[in-house]
Amino acid sequence: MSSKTKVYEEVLNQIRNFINENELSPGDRLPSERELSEQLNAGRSSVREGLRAMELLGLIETRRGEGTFLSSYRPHHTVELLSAFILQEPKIKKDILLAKRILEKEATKMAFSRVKNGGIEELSSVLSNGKINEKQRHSEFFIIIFQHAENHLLQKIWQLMEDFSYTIEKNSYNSQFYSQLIETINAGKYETIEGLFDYLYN
Amino acid sequence: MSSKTKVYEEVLNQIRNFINENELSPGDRLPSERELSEQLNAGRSSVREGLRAMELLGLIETRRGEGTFLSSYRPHHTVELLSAFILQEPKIKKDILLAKRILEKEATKMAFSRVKNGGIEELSSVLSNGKINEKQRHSEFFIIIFQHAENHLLQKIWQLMEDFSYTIEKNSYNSQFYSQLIETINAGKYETIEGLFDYLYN
DNA sequence: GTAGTTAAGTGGTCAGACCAATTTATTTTT
DNA sequence: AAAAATAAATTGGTCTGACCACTTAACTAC
Repeated sequence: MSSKTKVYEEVLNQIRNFINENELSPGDRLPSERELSEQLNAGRSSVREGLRAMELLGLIETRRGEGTFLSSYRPHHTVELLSAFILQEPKIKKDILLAKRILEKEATKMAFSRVKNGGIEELSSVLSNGKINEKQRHSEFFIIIFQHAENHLLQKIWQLMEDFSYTIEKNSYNSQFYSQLIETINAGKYETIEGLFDYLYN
Repeated sequence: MSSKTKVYEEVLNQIRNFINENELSPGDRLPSERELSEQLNAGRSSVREGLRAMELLGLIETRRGEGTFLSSYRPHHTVELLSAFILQEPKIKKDILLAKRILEKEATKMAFSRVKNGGIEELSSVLSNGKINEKQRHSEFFIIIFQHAENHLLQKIWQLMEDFSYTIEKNSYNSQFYSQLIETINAGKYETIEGLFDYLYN
């Protein structure tokens, strides 16, 4: 039959289809491993290989005695593992950091016209929060930005890269950057955003 | 002992340690599944659960009859996999198209200073190629752009979205767009790129 | 009705058995 | 001696069956 594709990969596809067709959302239960094994004509061990991979990615959550559940995606599990392997590749690091910056810049521009008054205060409060460190401040700052940008896809991709760079790099950003960015948004100077990212960021 | 951590997670840690201690680099071979099983005091199926997760992440590569090999990490593996799940959310089509445009714009700006003389001709020849349709022309055009931009990660993400939008949407672009973009690059007008994408694209 | 017990279901793990592909060692042929 | 053909060993791929640990639900005893 389908000679090349491994069973566990096919299992992943089938599970995805199952999720799709039954319109499962985070929190819903998947069929048990034994059920899947039977329905997909695969050994339980192969099913588990697929499930374990999904679990490592944070796509599902398993509870012994209860079952396997869809979970909303959290990259953190993946990230710590990956970062340990990824460290030796300088080119990738630069790629990620650059891609991240681009996403942050464009998200800011998208958020620009949609930031309500409350948004500015939200951003400001992050900057003045003394309890969190530099990295956390950066994350929280742009999480707010992305929320206003209203593009879930970009946010997901950014989140992935953010988590990577979080453990990899000692990101020291120019401290003026954030406040100036807020000011720029508040003052309605759209054209200034581009320059801010090019010259002040990092 | 009574650890809650699952065996396959411990396997992942051990393998990582093994890689570090022996200073393995991409291409090197890992011990066989049976060896690992014995050395780590774990069942072979548990070892495989760990290995399969790593494989799915693109950290290793397995060849039947030969063994398991370290591979250089390719983030697009992860992005590809996740996208299959992420892309099922509503409103996602518009998000994809916008994200794609952003990537294309930034790639163009990155490529700007790196385009050699040959590059311009390459791009032009794509436009004058009568054998391909509009969609293909768009793809090939930006593949060249991304090659000059020299950021593999961004290119992979873009490719992914391009593939999706290819089947989903009937992207009709402004025909002037491409030729004007080439002219802008050729004339060295960096600042014009941004505007081109905002006003002429689509 | 409540508390305690039991049974069924589920994930977690292991051991053993084949299969399929590849490499290595051995034998045969030239 | 060199090359080719063959056999054996190794390795990943997969399935089955067996336990264990834990949770839930049904049942029983009070």
